[in-house]
Amino acid sequence: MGSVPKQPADLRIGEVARRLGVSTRTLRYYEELGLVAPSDRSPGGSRRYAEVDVERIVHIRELQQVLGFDLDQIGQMLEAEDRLDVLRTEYRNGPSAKRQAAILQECVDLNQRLQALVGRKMGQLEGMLAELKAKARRYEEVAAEKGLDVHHTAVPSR
Amino acid sequence: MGSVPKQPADLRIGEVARRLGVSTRTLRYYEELGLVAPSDRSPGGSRRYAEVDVERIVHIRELQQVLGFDLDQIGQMLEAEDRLDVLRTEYRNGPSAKRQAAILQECVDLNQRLQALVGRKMGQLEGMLAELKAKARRYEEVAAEKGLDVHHTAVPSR
DNA sequence: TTGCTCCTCACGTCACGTGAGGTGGC
DNA sequence: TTGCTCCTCACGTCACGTGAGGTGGC
Repeated sequence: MGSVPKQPADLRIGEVARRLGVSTRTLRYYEELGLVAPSDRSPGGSRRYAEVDVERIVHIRELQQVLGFDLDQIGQMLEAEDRLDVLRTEYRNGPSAKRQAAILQECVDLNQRLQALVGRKMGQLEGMLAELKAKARRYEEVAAEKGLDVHHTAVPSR
Repeated sequence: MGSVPKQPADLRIGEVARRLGVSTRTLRYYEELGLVAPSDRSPGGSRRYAEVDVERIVHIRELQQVLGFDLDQIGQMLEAEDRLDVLRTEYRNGPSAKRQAAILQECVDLNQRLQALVGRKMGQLEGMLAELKAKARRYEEVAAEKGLDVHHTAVPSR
């Protein structure tokens, strides 16, 4: 009762790496830094990842690649989120209400900072897109002026 | 006649670094790699940047930080764009029409790849924003459930 | 002249890449 | 048993950070 159904931890490191487009070295490095460890190990010592582990790695990658945080900052974010997860499930013997509020506040603040950052990044991308389209128009002009014709491959909308 | 009005190159490296939020080391490193050199030097040997140089650095930073290219790839992109700039201004003794078309085609292709990449990145950011908002709602729930109240600072829209 | 900024090495660091040499598991 | 994948060092690399020691310019 109250126990979460355990996911099987049967994914090997190479499989996870391929799925996420990262190297096995990267996954071992994240583990070395304490960011994600596989949920299990085989008797022989090789890593066995569960889906939750994979999701955590995806999360790390998003924070790193899309938002540009370094691994130290990401570690701190994960810690805050982990503390909240503990808080959410731990009803008896939990921390004091004051401590709970502090943890929750930390997560809310983090969430708001991230939302603001994502908003700024989107603005930057919109600016770049506008620039690129302006350049594309200028390329057309040069082509017309020189009497050259260039081949336009369809630009995929996503 | 036909000469572009020369911009003054009077910005010192520290000033440029402060304006762009990079280190002077970064600017010297980009120069070492051949990505941007200051338009001029003082008699004593210290770097003097012009506005065009600053714009080029901004461009490099966007490609690197927003789109995630490494400096080698960025160097290749800048080369393609530089060749087009030469093509655009060089009317006599210019390359053959065939060569011109090839250069222009290269730039058009690059532009289209970049537009596609920006589109994908924007999609990723939208996904992250949706996730963050979902999380924020769950934080609200936990707060309500635990009878805690958290402080919401206004999230700046940009 | 004083103080700040600039200069060039050059070693350190972060986030991995890339083998070396050996053991594990369907 | 064979082949592929995994393991742990450990050195290399990219994009800078960070002084060391010295010269430049309003």
